[in-house]
Amino acid sequence: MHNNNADLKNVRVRFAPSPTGSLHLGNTRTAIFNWLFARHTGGKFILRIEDTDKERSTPESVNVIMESLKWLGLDWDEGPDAGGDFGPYYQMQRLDKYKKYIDILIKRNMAYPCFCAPERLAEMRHQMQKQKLPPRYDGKCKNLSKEEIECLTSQGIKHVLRFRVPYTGVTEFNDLVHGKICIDNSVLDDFVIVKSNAGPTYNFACVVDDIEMKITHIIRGDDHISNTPKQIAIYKALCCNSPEFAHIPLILGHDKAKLSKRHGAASPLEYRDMGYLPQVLVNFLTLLGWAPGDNREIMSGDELIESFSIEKINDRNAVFDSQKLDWMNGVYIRKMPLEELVDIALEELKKAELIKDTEEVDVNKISKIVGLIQERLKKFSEIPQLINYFFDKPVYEEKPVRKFLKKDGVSQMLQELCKVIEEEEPFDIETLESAVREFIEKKGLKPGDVIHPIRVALTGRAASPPIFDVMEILGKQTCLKRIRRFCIY
RNA sequence: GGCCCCAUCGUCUAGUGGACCAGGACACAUGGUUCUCAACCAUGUAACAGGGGUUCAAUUCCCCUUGGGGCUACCA
Repeated sequence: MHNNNADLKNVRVRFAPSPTGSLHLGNTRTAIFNWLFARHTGGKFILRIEDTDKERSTPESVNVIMESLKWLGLDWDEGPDAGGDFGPYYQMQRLDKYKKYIDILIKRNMAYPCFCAPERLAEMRHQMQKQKLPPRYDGKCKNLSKEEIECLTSQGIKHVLRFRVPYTGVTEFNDLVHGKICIDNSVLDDFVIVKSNAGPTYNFACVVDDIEMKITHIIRGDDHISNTPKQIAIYKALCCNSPEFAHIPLILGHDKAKLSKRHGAASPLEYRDMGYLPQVLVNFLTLLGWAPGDNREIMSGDELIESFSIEKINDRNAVFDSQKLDWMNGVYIRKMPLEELVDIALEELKKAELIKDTEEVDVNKISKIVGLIQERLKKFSEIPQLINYFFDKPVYEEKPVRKFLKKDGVSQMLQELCKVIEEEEPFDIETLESAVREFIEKKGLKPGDVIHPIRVALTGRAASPPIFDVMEILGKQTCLKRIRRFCIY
């Protein structure tokens, strides 16, 4: 029945999102696991668009999904815009293929038309739940005669096609993550395989495509476990081997519910826009439900590919922890070549209108500034806010101003300090620091008594990179101007 | 309600009967460094859900309870 688990020679896995919105982190990780598995085994990673939901599927969503995967570096070997021998890769373009299998099922009496109205079905389910019974189709149309079918059809009553599931016995399969899973067939439902609009449903189209596309391993979320027996039943009815199944745990939000759009920013593209690195997202998401087993956490794509295996996927749901994501992004940023970070910073600064598009930028100066905040960064979107005082007048925060500048004697002290600063030449870190420290000593003050007020005067806030570095970049005139503002109290 | 999956620090995890008074990471706390913040270093707080078995020995195997999650559509 099953393929040989050990046979990893011709692995073919697919990521099959439905284009009904943007990708969220749960789907994204499913894509990552499939991709890692394909790359680890030297197999093929296939992208298939499951657009059978006509009402909700949109081309925009397809674009977002593809853009997300591309940004993350998850390249597919077959799929829309990549081609392949098993296309088309949009389900709505594969209707003729489904037709072929539907005919087989009808011929074998494994499928039957059902004319029941949705209202009746809803009521039926409701009643069954009330009676503490598993909700399943009651079989009203199960044994309609040819004449009855013709009669109902001629009246123009819409119908769906239901699959005749086995009502006895047990469906058992070996899940690569969970081990043996058994489901009693008595809880299975004669589910719909063709809708009244003649479109295939997920559980049917998915099986047909996986057969036709020669998929060897289905790696998907835990939430599909309950679909699996139904799909296995179709494989059986079609006399086809089922692929291996690996149901990976779900990613949960902080409320411990399955991650969904409700949990705020959820799509990879949104993370991109917030200033996260794609490698970080891949690294972090892979670690949600999988671990190499040797305490490594920061891992490159190649290392992940090298170490990845389905056996090491764990079977517990994981809560998404954005704090740890931030930490990891910070680690990657610190390791990043400065020039690369400067390019990103330039973009952020333009976005924040701290520098103009047309402006000739002093890259040397910018890279000095960016160098000062590299180790302080968690995500790129923080850049403008962190260094705005280099480009604009500082925004003075009330608290530090009160604490460090509006204190007795401070303005007097700053006035004297300005005289010292004024004479400094060259205006660089070393000269500045020794002069200011000499000043501090001469006045019998503590370093903080002078440095804190300078910081607030120059940056507007209580925390900044080392102040002499800041002063050097700001230049003498700007420093004097900003400090003198506080000499008149 | 029915069925399924799961159960180690707050969070992500290591652990597959003895090497575990349970290891790593994030977060948190304290100290060091220091002009602040960050980074870095050191230290610390913190977990095997509960109850039964099996075994010479259970975090590890089995059962029950409890708890959490998922599915229960002419969505995927």
